[in-house]
Amino acid sequence: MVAQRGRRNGAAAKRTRTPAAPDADNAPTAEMPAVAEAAGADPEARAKSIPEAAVARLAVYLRVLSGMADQGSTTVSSEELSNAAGVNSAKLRKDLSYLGSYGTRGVGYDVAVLIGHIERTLGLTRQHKVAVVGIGNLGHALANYGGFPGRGFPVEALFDIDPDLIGVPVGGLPVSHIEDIPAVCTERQISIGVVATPPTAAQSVCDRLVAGGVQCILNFAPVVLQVPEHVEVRKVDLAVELQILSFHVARRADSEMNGSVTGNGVVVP
Amino acid sequence: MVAQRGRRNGAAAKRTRTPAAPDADNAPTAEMPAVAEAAGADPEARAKSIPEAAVARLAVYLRVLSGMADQGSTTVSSEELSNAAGVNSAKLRKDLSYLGSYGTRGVGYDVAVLIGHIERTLGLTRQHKVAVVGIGNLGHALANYGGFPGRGFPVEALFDIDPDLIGVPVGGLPVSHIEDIPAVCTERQISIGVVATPPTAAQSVCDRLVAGGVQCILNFAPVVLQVPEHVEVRKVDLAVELQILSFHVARRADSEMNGSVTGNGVVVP
DNA sequence: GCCACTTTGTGCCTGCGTTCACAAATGGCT
DNA sequence: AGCCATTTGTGAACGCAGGCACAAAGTGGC
Repeated sequence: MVAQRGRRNGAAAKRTRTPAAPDADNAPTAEMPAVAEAAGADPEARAKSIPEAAVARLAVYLRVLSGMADQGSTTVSSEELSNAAGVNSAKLRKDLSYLGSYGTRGVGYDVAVLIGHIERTLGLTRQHKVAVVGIGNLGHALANYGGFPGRGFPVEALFDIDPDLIGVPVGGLPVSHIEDIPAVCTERQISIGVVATPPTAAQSVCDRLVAGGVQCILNFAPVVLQVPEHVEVRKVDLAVELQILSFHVARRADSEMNGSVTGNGVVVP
Repeated sequence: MVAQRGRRNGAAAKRTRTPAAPDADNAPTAEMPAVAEAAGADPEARAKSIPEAAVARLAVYLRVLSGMADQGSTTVSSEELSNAAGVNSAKLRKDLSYLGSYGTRGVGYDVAVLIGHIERTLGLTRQHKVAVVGIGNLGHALANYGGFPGRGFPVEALFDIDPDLIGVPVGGLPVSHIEDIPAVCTERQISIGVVATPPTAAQSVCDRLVAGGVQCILNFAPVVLQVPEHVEVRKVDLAVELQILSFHVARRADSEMNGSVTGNGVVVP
């Protein structure tokens, strides 16, 4: 969705810093014959070759599996799981095969075991401290999310530029000034920065997060952030999402010029 | 990413309703030789063949272009625009070519003209009324977004299940009860529904939106929504985004087992 | 009016991701 | 113990999307 791309920088460009990319474009750019390596037994090395699209789905599988575990299921077949996750069963099996063969033929997958493997692969066994920058409507919502979606992503720092907000606790955590981002992030070992500022401030905030040693950035601001190569950026852009939907509405409306009724926004002939 | 897919339903499944998919999977499934058709002059027909990935980028180009227009630029080259949007210039030209040949060789693109064409293609010339369901932290933020990101997406209905919220104005609009979704959506000609409820409520809310004639759904709840075929779903999932980032952090940490310093969360040897 | 330069538009090639379909493996039943 | 039903894991084919590189087209200078 949250889809994005680009690692290798294009032709000529002054800045070498690279942008964020929507969906695919996975890691195995070079450095090793992905498949051959994946055939090895080392699960760590295997991780490198997992396509990003598959990683995104693994996260979904994980959630579905957690739900199933809560309901007492102990095993699932690829068919069940794929249905619940909304994907093709073959794709699901291939995705799972990236992390090794942890299923039992004729039976299915052990829910608990699978959860464990996915969590390990996604790096969810460690905690990833999160900082939220920009305590506006969205930032507020994020800060209050509490514990943050699921497990392992504690929000441990908040920043804003508004003097009236500095020191005010939001969701139990006091807001610090944007100036202090590098220091605070370094000190608290923040690894993920969430940018929820207005577009104009985003790049400078991003630079400070990078200076603070943050490794990944989740960007809600409608700008393409420029970051050094070792920093990963994911972008969530509401406007883009809406516009994509808009496109589909328009497309549909066009092909139904005959005034047939499929929903609101009908073409009245 | 943020990605979603799936139209054609898998093998055997009780419910025929299909899920949402993360990124690609574009329209030209069959029914016509895409390229040949695109060569035609009809801009409406052309729209069908635009790959979804390109649509997402068009939205980005549009924003960049708007910024340029505000700064007084009248023309841009594909090189400039692609840099600003963080993509390859060839890709940009190809994307733009989906909407026709509106550039001038040797010069570039006329900013205003291009904006116009992209807006038309994305269906931004009509207004798309939006309803937000679930006025919690996130829903609140969305409702207050005011005018909603950019142009053309007025929020015209709010829903929640909490009796204390019903009737209370949020962002200038009173909250209605979830029960009334179908009636209100039909009446106000809502075309886009935003689901910002807890996961458990999401599917039932979704069903009501569909009953209300909503054509597209933007889903923030961590569930795979089941919808009839004519409804388009896009999913924005914070947990998934974070987990993808987590994966990258972990991957990086693994490949730097030597304790080299690239950021926080360093491996202390 | 011609030439050289710039920039678009696109045909072609490459590579990744998705899907199909089947062989291998396992459990249960007789 | 052997057979059948079931389900995984994956080799191979397909198709879309990305990127290169060039021909076409238009501009500005001489």
